Amino acid sequence: MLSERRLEVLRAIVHDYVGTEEPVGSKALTERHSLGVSPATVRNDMAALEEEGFIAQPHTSAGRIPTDKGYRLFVDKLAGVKPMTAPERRAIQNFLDGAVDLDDVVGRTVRLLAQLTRQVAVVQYPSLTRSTVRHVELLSLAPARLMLVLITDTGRVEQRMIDCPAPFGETALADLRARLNSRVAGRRFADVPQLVQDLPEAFETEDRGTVATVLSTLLETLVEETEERLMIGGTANLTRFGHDFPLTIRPVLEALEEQVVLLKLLGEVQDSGMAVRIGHENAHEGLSSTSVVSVGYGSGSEAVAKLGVVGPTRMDYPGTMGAVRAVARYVGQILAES
Amino acid sequence: MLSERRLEVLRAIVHDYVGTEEPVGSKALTERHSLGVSPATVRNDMAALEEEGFIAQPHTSAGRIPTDKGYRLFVDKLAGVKPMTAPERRAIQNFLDGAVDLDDVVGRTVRLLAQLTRQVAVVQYPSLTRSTVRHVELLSLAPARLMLVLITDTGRVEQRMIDCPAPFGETALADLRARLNSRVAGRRFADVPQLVQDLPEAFETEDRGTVATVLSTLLETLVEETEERLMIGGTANLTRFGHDFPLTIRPVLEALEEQVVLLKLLGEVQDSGMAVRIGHENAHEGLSSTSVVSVGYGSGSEAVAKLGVVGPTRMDYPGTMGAVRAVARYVGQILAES
DNA sequence: GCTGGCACTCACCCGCGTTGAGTGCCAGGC
DNA sequence: GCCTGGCACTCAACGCGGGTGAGTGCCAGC
Repeated sequence: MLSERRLEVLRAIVHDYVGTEEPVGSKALTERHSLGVSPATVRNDMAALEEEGFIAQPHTSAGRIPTDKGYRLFVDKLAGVKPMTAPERRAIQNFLDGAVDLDDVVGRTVRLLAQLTRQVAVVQYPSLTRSTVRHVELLSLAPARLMLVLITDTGRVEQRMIDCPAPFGETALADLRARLNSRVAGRRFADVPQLVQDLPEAFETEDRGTVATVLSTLLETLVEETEERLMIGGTANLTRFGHDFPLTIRPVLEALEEQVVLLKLLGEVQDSGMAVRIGHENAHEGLSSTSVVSVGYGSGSEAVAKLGVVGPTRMDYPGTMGAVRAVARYVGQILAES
Repeated sequence: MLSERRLEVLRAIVHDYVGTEEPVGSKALTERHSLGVSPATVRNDMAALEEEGFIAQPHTSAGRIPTDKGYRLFVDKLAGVKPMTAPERRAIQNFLDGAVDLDDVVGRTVRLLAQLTRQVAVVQYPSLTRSTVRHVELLSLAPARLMLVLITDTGRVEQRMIDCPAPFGETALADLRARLNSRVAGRRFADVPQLVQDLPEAFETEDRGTVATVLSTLLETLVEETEERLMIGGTANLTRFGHDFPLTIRPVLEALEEQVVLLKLLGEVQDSGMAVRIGHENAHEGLSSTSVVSVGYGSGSEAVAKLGVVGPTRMDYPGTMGAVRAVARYVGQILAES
């Protein structure tokens, strides 16, 4: 096991490297941190840390930089989450409070996260799977053409066109609308299928085909929209990434454009806790020199979606985690209020 | 005025520079293009072109590169629009045909444009200003709380919460809904204000407050949503921008995140024609080394929104213009069909 | 187990001469 | 009058070589 001091040395290395972006050597370390020992001793500790794979040298006779494994240890054991200061918290709240609708909430959240962490921010729209139905509306656009509008408690609206197998009267439509809403309003999406299962039976034979079509469109919408939308921002922060640009930045930009990849990234978060994926821990190859800090957020006690940031493995973990957690908390509040 | 041959020299310079990204000299020019004259003559022509400000040298004793003014002349006089090949056109159509809803259409268009031009693509959602109302729906969520849903002929849906000044009965609601729709359905957004102006008068005194609130919310939505949404993609292509990365790419990424800036960029397009803004012609400072090629598209003969690409001033103008025009045409078709 | 000392390594910087693409100018030819 | 070949000049880019300094590993001594 590593002695207390060696852990302290690792912490110091991570701290300095994150600040300077340059390999840190034994002498500089002892000068900036009062470790109480000489550079020679630190050198021995470094050799041990390197042996265990927590740090590495870019080339002989250079300082050390933390490895992914080193960052992992740092995040797990050595660093806490740095809470936001009171003024910062007020600023967050003020900024988010001005939002007028769901798009605006998500948009502001992305900008806020990007600004606070100076990294790339990713925010998932509140999920349909976990939310409840606020209202289902059916509109008749033409004799055999309906529009289905679905409104969720998170303020999201989805619409679908429906071509009916047979003309559908206004009376039947009003009836269907009323029955649908009385069954599903306020219920969770996951529960909807069985709640509407026997609905066609209540209608005349000639209308059953249309009712069934409407229901299957509704259920389809639930499934399809489980692939969530998301918003990203702060990509300009990628330019502060490192020195060897094109090679580093390109795969990251590419990965960021693939929704699927991003959703997977966020998706690995546990329900409540915060997740930090460091370097190669990310499945996607292009993100092997980035870390992802993500967390769930929601209007109630349960998470309805996730948000997070993507940055270089060399990032300020405590600060980033603090910002991500704080933003998630306030977004949750905003959603609960509206 | 510039002689025919000098224009030919400029065309050759633009062509070669776009291909190689390196300043082009007199000797190389005569070798690659059969101009029928010697390098010395070309040098004289180059001196003249430089005198007029169409080309410049990065430093003494280097080749020439086109200036913004040079590109402008090239685009206006020397280059046509390169039409897509038949297989390309088929590919475009196939790719766009698979779209299931509006978001999907826009998303596919962005990806397609980015891929075809290998540049950053920007697509504006079909505008509300020019579209017509398909349907307005009012839902009662609570005794004094309504939801307004607006559906456009381009398939876009906007919703707003409304807190009523007084409780509003179901009968009055149905009445308002019917009257609203009979007046505005199928009409252009711009015409809506005067069409609903006298609507409160048809209601009982105690309901007029609510009706007025609903109407003002509706009109507000029209105005607010004139700031359109847009989607961008292909930012990874920025990495092929040039050599001196961070400085070039950063302001571009920043500009791309500001919707307002982008909308202005696209906004300057004339209704039907294609617009090319080169380098400093773009008002935004960060985009002074980029060119924007944009064009309007729409479901009918009229443009309802714009799309375009942002790339380095050193871009293949004929090819880019061809791709942009072709994509706009097919998107218009798709929208018209749905 | 910590420390100071010492030899060694190696990226980085700076100065220097070479190379070669490119230019401007000029005198001569069509 | 315009084009051409020739010539001297410029200057970024490249490669080379030595000096510098931060950093390392090892070892003997406290």
